[in-house]
This record gives sequence, structure tokens and C-alpha cells, in this order.
Amino acid sequence: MAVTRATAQQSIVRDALQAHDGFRSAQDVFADLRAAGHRIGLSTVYRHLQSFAAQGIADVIHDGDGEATYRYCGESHVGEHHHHLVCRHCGRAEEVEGGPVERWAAQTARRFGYVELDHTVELFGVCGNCRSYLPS
Amino acid sequence: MAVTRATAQQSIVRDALQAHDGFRSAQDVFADLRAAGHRIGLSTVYRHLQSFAAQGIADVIHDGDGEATYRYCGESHVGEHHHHLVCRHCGRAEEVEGGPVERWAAQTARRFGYVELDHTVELFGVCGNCRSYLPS
DNA sequence: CGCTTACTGGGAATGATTCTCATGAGCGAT
DNA sequence: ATCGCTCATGAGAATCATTCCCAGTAAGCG
Ligand SMILES: [Mn+2]
Ligand SMILES: [Mn+2]
Ligand SMILES: [Zn+2]
Ligand SMILES: [Zn+2]
Repeated sequence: MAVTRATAQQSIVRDALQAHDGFRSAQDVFADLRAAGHRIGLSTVYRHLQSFAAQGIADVIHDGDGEATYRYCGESHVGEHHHHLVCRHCGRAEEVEGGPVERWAAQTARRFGYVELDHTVELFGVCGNCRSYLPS
Repeated sequence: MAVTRATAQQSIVRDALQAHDGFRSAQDVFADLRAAGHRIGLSTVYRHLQSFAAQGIADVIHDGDGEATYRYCGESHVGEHHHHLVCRHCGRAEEVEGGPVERWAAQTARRFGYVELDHTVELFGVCGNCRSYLPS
């Protein structure tokens, strides 16, 4: 599943991801690359995004419709376990530590006798920037 | 979006959900109902499951593939905000309170200047029952 | 410079969810 | 109990993200 050779396509997919600070879908990235004049296949975009995620270089979040969105992981958090605070308007995301959550999760699982624990924790809101633009 | 009239189909979809203590997909519920000899359409199953969710009667979780799964909410937690500890093997789920998580989420959002906060928190593991059946 | 093997990409296939719309059934009013 | 309006139903088509297939291409190594 991990695509390892250094190809031109791998580069442009990585660059496209890094160019934004928010989560973007494979379809989005594909459309942007094509619009920018790059010759690349949709399958290839999927392959690399998933490969980045498998390597921990990128994070994945499934949006409300279940569509997978990817984000290039910030330098300081590559590989480390962390979560995100995502602006549901512009897609911008902050990487956050989950200290209290991790402890609560472990304790809760123990209480119910569950093992091999894992968890998904994502925070959504409207960022300071978008707040000014938006009504209500 | 909420289907309100008391129809036979609404009943059997509700019953099918209540009959299991784990999260199940619309496709699963549909297959079961058909196998049990009920005449019902797939669209109708989707309609009712989504309606239950909109009313807070059922919970929804998107599984790893982004497929939506539904679960009839336990009596004591209907309407109240809560989370789940789900067995990734048999689908069984425990309803859990997220006290520490709620506080952490609010504090984190404030720190980054985000408003209109919301969050998804789901715990996954292997339940005590399944642990005995499973290898490794 | 070859060779081997992994990568590419167009198109077809898959599978969940949504849409359309003619038919059927709640239920409030009579 | 009946009528009639409105909403619910369901079969099939449509949508859309993601995966599969596979012949052609290029990376990396000697
Ligand atoms: Mn990250
Ligand atoms: Mn619940
Ligand atoms: Zn924003
Ligand atoms: Zn289990």
C-alpha cells in the first residue's frame, strides 16, 4: 500500500497537500492539479494520499458525508499521536495534544474490560478569521 | 428529513435496530428485514434510520470506510450528549459520559479562538467477550 | 546502458447513498 | 365510517467516491 519510489507524481501530490493548511479530499487535490495543468491520474492521487497517511506523514479525517480528507502533518507532530481542531468553514486545522482525553479513554476502556484500545477525537468549530466573515 | 407518520415500515426498522446492541449499517438492516420476509424498500430503511438519528433516538458513527452505522440509543441516554466505546469485532457498544473530554474540548477551542464548537469522540477496542475468542 | 520491478493512468467496476415519481397509506376533518 | 389532502413508500435510475484492472512507462540498480 505504501508507494515508495520518488516519482514526479509523488512530488506534485505532496506539494499540493502542503500548499494548504486544511483538510482536502482526493477529488479536490486531483481537480487542483489538473487545473494547474499537471498530467496525473485520479488513481495516482488516491494512491499517494493513502500512502502518506499510512506513513504518518499525513492525517485523515472523514467528513460529515464520510468522504476522506487529508492534511499534510505539521513538522512538529509527524508520527506523534495528536488530534485536530478544524474550522468547518475554511478547513484550517490546528494540531492539538489530547492529554486529558488519552487518560480518560484508557480509564474508560479498562472500566468496561475492553482491550486493544484506539480512538478518534476531532474538534470542529469556526476559526477567528471566519468568525468575522460569517453572519449570525 | 424527519419522517413522522406511524407506518408499519417505521416499526420494523425501529425493531430491527433495537434487536441488536451494536452499530449496524442501513444495508445490514435492509438485508435482515428482507431475509426475515418483510417487504420494504432500501430507500425507506435509509429514510427511517436518518430520521431516528435526526431525532436523537439513534446514534450514527461512520466506520473506517466512511460507511454510516446506526444504533438505537439506550433509554437512559436518549437526547443526552454522550459517546461510545465500540467493540471493533462484534460491534457491541457501551454508552459513556465524556466529562473530562467536554472540558478539554471547550478549553482547547477557547485557546485557539474557535467558536460554535462541536466534536466527535469514539472509542474502539475489543470487548471482554471477543477477547477470549480472538487469537494474538 | 539494459533489466527488473514498481508506478502510472484511463476506463470499467463497485458499492453506498440519493433522487425521481407514480402508487399507497396515515390521519384529521366531515 | 368515509373523504381527501398530504406525506410515505419503493423500484429503478442516477450520483459519486473509491477501487480494480492492466497494458504502457519510468525509477533505481548493477
Ligand atoms: Mn496532524
Ligand atoms: Mn447512544
Ligand atoms: Zn476558518
Ligand atoms: Zn465484541
